[in-house]
Amino acid sequence: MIKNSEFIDKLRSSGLRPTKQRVKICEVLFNRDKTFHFTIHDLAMQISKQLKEKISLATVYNTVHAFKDKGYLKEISINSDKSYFDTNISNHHHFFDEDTNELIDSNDDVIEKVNIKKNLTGKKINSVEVLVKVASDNQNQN
Amino acid sequence: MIKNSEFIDKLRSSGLRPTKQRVKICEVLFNRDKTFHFTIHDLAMQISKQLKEKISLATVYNTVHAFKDKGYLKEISINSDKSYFDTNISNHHHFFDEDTNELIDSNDDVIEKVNIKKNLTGKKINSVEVLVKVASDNQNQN
DNA sequence: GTGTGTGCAAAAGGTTTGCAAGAAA
DNA sequence: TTTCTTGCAAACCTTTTGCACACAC
Repeated sequence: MIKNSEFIDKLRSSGLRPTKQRVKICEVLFNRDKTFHFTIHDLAMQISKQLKEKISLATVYNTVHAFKDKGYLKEISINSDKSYFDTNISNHHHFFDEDTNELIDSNDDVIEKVNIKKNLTGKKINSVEVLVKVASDNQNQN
Repeated sequence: MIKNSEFIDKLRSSGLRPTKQRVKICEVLFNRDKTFHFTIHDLAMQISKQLKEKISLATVYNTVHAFKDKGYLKEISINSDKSYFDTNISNHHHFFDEDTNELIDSNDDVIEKVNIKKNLTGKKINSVEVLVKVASDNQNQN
């Protein structure tokens, strides 16, 4: 259980004012045992459930993007329906279960490190993402 | 240069009526030397440029999705801004240039085959996608 | 007090849908 | 003539923006 004072310090140290809303969003996002994969909509729902208090959607968007820019969250490309975010900011890959729309973290034990032999000239690699899409064995997929 | 009669056969054989619009979209998509990466918006623009004739946006959406379902196109996950499609339906990976928003095909010579050591139980792997995001070396990235 | 952040509603951008008219079988 | 397809506009959903008010410093 992380204390709110820690969130406040963290926010302040990265130049974000520790507002009530931002601290609450920290609580929802980071007071967890497991990695949290979410869409903005998911997060807004969790907030209103856990906190019985509404934070404006615009603020949730602002905050999530601020957290992403500061490196507290990672954005994941799955499809173009919505943006998915991940509280696990370490280098890792994902399984995406197309039956349940569930995103599952993976690590080097399961998906081997990807070897990029050649890069485009004059460019630096910002990220390497592996996404493994899976579905039930006995079901049609498109 | 692929003949229109081939497109007509292809469409018919997959249960799609070879309408004027679908054949024209085939021409724009598949009469190319190189793989074509596009968004629906790109495609609509190309159509109106190449054909001097407008096909309704709804029809372009319908057709692209029909072609994807039939396996003539692949959808690529880059970000949630828009959907990207690829006329290269073989197994391959991508570089995404964040400076230019350009998508570049890659192959096993450049990005090594990814080894998935363990899969989720009861699931089959539908796809393995590697996306390498790059940007200029001398530029800020978020 | 000054500057930043919040909240609301409105706008924007991409995508889907409903339905009448048109084309293919 | 029956069924599928098109085209238009409206609807939809996620995300962004403008602006007045509130809060952090």
